[in-house]
Amino acid sequence: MAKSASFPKPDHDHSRCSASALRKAETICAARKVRLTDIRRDVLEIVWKSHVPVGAYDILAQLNADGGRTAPMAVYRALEFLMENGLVHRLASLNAFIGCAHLNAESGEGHHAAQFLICRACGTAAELESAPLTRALTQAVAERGFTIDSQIVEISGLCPHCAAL
Amino acid sequence: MAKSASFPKPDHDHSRCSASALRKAETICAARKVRLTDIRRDVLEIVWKSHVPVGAYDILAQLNADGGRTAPMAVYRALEFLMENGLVHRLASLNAFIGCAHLNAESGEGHHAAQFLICRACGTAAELESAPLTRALTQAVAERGFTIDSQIVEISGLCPHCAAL
DNA sequence: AGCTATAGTGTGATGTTATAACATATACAA
DNA sequence: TTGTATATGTTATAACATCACACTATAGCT
Repeated sequence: MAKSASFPKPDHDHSRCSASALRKAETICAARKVRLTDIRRDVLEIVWKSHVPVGAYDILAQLNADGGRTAPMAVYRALEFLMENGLVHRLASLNAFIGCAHLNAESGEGHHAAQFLICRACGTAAELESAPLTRALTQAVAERGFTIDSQIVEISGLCPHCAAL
Repeated sequence: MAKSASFPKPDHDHSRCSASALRKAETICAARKVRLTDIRRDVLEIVWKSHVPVGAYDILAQLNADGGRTAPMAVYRALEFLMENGLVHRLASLNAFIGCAHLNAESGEGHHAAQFLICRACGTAAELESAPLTRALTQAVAERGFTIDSQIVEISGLCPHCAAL
């Protein structure tokens, strides 16, 4: 079992996060028999350049930094694919996207419920996986006779590192 | 104490909801010494026409239904005012707005934390006020050394009435 | 009443995010 | 190789939101 990840440290070796995520993505796509094409991989790499959520048009600009002519549609299609396959999440409060931190090559599941902490100072977003929170949420909803399809939980504030400054 | 409101019934007498909300809004604005101007009241009325969240440009269209020339900016300004004063909420997952169901004329507070249930079938959104959920959330966040500014909780699914069909 | 500071609104342009619709290309299996 | 499903290219447009600056109304003061 992965223990609950702590908030990403400002000085961690991010190349490892990124490389690991890309590797797992390959594995997952192979297992699911879906194609991680060039454009999809490029978008995924850009998303994984940091733990700060990135907008679709930022991704687009990075793709086109060399003078390319990729259109918005291509980016949105790639993001849709990546979300379907649980490789990225969309943050509704920011209209931005972030790599999924809970990649699990074994599990056949695609997108999973996620909760996020978003630092207003450094912009970093961390995926939260709190069983008690999920339980409380599930229960509160069930009590009202409501059936869950999907959930959005996005908490904005100060991360431990920025708070310490 | 208000007990937890149930999901709005499809056949309830909505004119009462609406009228009550408008009355409370008057009271709250008077208490806070802020001005519920014509345009702000008009927007609030439109928002309260139902329990289905409404987009800014829908509001605009309704304002201009008689041939008016109100601009988007005016609507966004009114919505900003109404949100600051806790009279409406914004649903990030829908880019839409809904009247606040927890108006409390006594409390001097403005916007408060809210959680929403959104029915994918009828579109109705209900404000949830679950103490256990809030506790679980606060605790999960605190454990990670994160300080909350604001939170978004939006749960999409089927409401009891639509599920029964 | 007249003055003034502040709050509110009008207006036009523009920025940002996302999708529709249809054409073309590529991968893979039969 | 030929058919089919998947993926991408391309153009236009929809949907959501804000900036900047001018003008107006209101409340509080003298």
